[in-house]
Amino acid sequence: MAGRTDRRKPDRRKPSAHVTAEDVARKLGLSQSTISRAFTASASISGTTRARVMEAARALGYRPNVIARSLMTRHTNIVAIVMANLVDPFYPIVLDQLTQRIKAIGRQTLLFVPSPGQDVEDVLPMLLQYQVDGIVITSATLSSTMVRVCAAQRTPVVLLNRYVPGLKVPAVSCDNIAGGRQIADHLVALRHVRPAFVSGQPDATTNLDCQRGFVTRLHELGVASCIQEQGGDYSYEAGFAAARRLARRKRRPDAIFFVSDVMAFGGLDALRQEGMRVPEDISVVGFDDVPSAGWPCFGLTTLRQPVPAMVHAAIAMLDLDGDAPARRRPATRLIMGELVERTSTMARGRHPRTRRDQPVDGRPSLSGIRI
Amino acid sequence: MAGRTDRRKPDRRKPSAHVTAEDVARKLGLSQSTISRAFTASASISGTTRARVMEAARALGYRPNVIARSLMTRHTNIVAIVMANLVDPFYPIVLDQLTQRIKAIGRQTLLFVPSPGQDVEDVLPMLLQYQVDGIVITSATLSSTMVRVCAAQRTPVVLLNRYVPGLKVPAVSCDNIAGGRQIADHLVALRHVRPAFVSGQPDATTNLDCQRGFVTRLHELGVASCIQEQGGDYSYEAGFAAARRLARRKRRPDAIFFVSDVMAFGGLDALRQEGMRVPEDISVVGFDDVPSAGWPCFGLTTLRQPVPAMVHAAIAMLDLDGDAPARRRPATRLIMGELVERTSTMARGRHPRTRRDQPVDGRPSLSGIRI
DNA sequence: TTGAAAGCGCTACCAG
DNA sequence: CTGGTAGCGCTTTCAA
Repeated sequence: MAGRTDRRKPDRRKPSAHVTAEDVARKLGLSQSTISRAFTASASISGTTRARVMEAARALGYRPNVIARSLMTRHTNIVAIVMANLVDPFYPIVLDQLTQRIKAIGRQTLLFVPSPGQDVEDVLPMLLQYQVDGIVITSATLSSTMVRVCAAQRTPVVLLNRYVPGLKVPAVSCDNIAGGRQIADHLVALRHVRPAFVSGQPDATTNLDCQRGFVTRLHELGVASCIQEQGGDYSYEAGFAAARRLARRKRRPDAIFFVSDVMAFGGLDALRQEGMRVPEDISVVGFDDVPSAGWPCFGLTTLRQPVPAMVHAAIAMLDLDGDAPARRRPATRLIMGELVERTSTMARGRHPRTRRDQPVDGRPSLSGIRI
Repeated sequence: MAGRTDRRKPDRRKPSAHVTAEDVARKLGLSQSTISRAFTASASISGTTRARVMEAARALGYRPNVIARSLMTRHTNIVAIVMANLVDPFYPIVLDQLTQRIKAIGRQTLLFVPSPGQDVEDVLPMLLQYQVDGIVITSATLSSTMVRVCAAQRTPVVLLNRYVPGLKVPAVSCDNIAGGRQIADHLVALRHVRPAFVSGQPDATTNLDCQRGFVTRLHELGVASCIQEQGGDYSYEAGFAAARRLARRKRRPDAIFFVSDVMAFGGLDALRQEGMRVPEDISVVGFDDVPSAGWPCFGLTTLRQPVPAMVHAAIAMLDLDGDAPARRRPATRLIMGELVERTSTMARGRHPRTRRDQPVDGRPSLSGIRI
């Protein structure tokens, strides 16, 4: 008997005090069906009966078993979120709002955090097994195969903060091209002539679009060249390293646009360490507008991602309550961001033309910093 | 017919292509039980049969329905996390590690984020309905009533980063008293004589313990007085405001211990704004050691919470695989943190006695900062 | 409005 | 090792 290892396992099957609808029925001399109906809003049952049932249920500590219910109804009231980058402060904010929104539509959140090496695709079958009502995937794409699998299962999926140009998979993202353009406008208005762009993950649409919008708008405005610097990922360290490389060039840029705020934070530190003052010697712009971007120590000018709208749109696209117009459900929805000007950018040249030329409104500059 | 509003609902019952074990059985001329066994690791089934089943399953796109399985086995392989403070960077880190650990033990994560006003207690019944295998509650306490309810359901619960002194509910936390003491030691070793303590939420055990450890150790070391300043919550803004109040006192403190890193960041900015240099004029210490504490712009000396150990211990206390010694499972487990010295603290007085007296090893001081 | 009965898709037990 | 047979606790027709 010592040989059996899984001895305690059967013990784990909670053998205990859970009351079923049957128990309530017995106590009340009703049928089990009636108990069920009492807990179904749309069921036809007399008010008094329902009240009696509810009363008895409370007394007995009865709660419908959602698992059993799901087996019948074929939906779990659970929405799955796939989110990899929990360490970047941008994502917890998205997650927070997503969970709140999901709760608002009466669902629960199943969170899946892929391991570093793990492909998002691999986890979908598992999620599908859980019969989730919908899946929100952040910052990852989807192959046409998986799209088909989800479709077959009738499980709606939506991509958040990324999209797949070719595929018809629903996606919501900030309008990164427009964002890049807005930043180009801002920098050119501030008379910068040697801007640099620091990318994150090289292949992400997010990145590419920001860059495209930024560079093309720069061209349109007559700024021919833009220094392109690879970040590698979206981390503080990557931003730090990229900024240092930029600062050590023979011809330094007079402005840097980092594709994420956290990278910009790293950049800020690196630039100061290299003896450059921000914004006097160089302007710095980020992307996302995480809360800390507004802290005085950063004062980062950045493009605010419209997270509330994005989250709202994403959940809406899941169409969990079946009341969507269906016809005009665009495959991918881009939402405009908003430039937030702070103290990390100021105009070049000696003819002050904008209100950002010097630190104003008591908001001090970051220049003294010598890190 | 226009009167019926829930017309489309039945339509949502995915009427589609999901293959069941029965389908696979039919195709293979086997019994449905055998299909089930093929997917049960511990079941007795021949290797060849299992292989055939797996092959056919793949071909048909069959995956066991975990809902149906859960109905039988009475567990869902889901661990619920209740986490309110997603915006404080400390919690995403905890969440990240929790999910990884939960995945490592073969479970999924159901995330519940209570709304601002919502009581944690209120959500437990819902979680219980979902038949989760266990519940991890971060930064919130539990009433004895709920503890009893969970116990009745045989659903293990563990508190993370908080504990209930009276109750016998399993809890894991950083040893905050010891943490407070370590910081007192550090500050006194650096010859500070007018330390201040800035609290977060006034009633949290976390807080109280830090404070207790800090103040009593200070006393032991001969520092009689410690300025106590209320933060109110754990935010940057709260830290900022508290630090400003402290800086505007007639007799300023020569060191401030903020009960969270984010508060300390706010404090750093406030102090600089008030014209104080850190660490030359005043030392600043935080608590948590979030990643950004190590960034040059903060260089925050702080007490590192042993998150990996805490997470590991918490999940272990859930005892999800039933192989715990059971006898020596302490109701509450405190894990020692570790002081991380950076550039926000330095010794007072003119007799350099410790290596922190002046900025060393090329790590520059933060003094130049004038925010 | 209510009760009886038939499953949802699976696991678990019992024979063989 | 495999096939039959009971359910898990609920929702949902179908009659009454």
